[in-house]
Amino acid sequence: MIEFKITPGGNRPIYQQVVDQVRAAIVSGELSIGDPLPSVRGLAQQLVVNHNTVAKAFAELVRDGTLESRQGRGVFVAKRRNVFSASERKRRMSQALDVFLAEMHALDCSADQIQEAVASRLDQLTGK
Amino acid sequence: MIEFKITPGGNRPIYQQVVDQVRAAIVSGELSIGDPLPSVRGLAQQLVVNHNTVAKAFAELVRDGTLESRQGRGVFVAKRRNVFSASERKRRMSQALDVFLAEMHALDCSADQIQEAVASRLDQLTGK
Amino acid sequence: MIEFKITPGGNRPIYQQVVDQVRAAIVSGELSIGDPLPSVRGLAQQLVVNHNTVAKAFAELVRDGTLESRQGRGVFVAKRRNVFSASERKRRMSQALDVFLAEMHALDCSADQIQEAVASRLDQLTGK
Amino acid sequence: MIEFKITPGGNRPIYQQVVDQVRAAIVSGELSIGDPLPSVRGLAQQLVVNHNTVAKAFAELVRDGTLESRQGRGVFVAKRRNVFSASERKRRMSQALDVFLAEMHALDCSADQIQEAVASRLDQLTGK
DNA sequence: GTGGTCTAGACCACA
DNA sequence: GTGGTCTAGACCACA
Repeated sequence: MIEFKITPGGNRPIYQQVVDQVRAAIVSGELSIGDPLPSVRGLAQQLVVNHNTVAKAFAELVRDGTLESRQGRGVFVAKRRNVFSASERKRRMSQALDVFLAEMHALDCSADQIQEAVASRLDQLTGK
Repeated sequence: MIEFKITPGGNRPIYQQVVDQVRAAIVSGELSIGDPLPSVRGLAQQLVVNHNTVAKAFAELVRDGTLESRQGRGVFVAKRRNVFSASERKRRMSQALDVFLAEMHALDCSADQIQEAVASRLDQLTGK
Repeated sequence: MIEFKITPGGNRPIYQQVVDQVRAAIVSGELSIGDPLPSVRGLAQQLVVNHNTVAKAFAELVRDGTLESRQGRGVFVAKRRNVFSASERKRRMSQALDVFLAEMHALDCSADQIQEAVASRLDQLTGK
Repeated sequence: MIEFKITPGGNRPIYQQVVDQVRAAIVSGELSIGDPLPSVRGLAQQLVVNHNTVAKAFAELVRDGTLESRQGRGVFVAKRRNVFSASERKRRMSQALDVFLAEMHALDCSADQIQEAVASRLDQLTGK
């Protein structure tokens, strides 16, 4: 079962943190197609957040095709399907990359430091 | 002169998009230390946004040490200086990293694809 | 609850006066870590200023690490942390000092009077 | 003759920096009653600023009674006279003090550090 | 209910 | 001409 961890003080909205973690868990293989997610109310209780917040996170993931909700049974990891056209995906990747690199540069990170930081964070996520 | 471009419908606030683009222009070398930025009102008119929105973006960049405002003269690219403590810098790096990875995950990128994308974009920038 | 008071005609901007008073309330112990601040719109109404003005003050305090904003819940006094580098801290200290001394000089205070005033106010605060 | 020094990049308006320095020079004894100031145009040229800026600084000091302008002869340090009532002066001193202490506290300065900083800056000014 | 963003438009300070 | 502040008011995101 995924371990969710929430930082309420941070800038990132709580529901977004949940979304992020579900996606990261899928990328890392911690969650596979067909796996069940914790119940909205159970997870809300565990994280000590409003259950609307968890519901919103799951709704977003259902909407974008990452999860699927089976009536009365719960929420599950859905089969992969492409949401964006190849060119749209490329455009979004490129934009995310530029914003990220500009921010890291503003924080005075060298190219090496940036690659190192990405690699180590990815290892942390997938190696878990 | 930098070419600014805004996507008003996006989920990234307009003023943030301006911040991103100023930083990106500095990374790419399009803007160098001492260079003037377009006037707040001029840029606002060009982007068809309110001048306050541009002012907010510039103010944020002044605060984080990227730009400096000279009274009655305009806004300029500041000399690089370290504004943040090591711990704050780490905090911001980690935040930028998490947002970036979440975005890439949402676009179905594997860890390898992410690292490859970062590396290739960095090569492109430093090789320029 | 803190009592805010604004002088709209003064040469110090309203939002700065709010910033000053939040900081002063923290120095005096009137506000402690974790305490909630009055709501942006509530405080704006009480001070008879626009809510944007209060929001701007709070945003500045969030940026410098004094406050933290929790999405949908309100604004709170943050845990103390070092946001600025040693050099930036020195810069800001020196700036604050110069403004203060200029103001005291304008009020015809001698060096002795200034030091005496600082010492006595500090005693008052720490002895409290 | 006073040595003026201007920091154009700083937040403090240039004309204010001139005002500050004249006042500091008077407090430190570097300038005494009846002493002449440099000519507006000469000083402007030396500082590489617009002469309106210097004129504005001198005008403010004349207005508040610090300097006096003698037609066709130049600007001189005026005899001391009280501009504010005692209670008004006290109120302004107290407010400047509170703003200063709150800022220094926000920068994580202890009472000792604050007193030390004030003392050393005053020594620097008067000991010159 | 809470803060965040944005607009249109005014007025001010500075050079 | 340049940026900075402020208002009135709208609309959105989050919990």
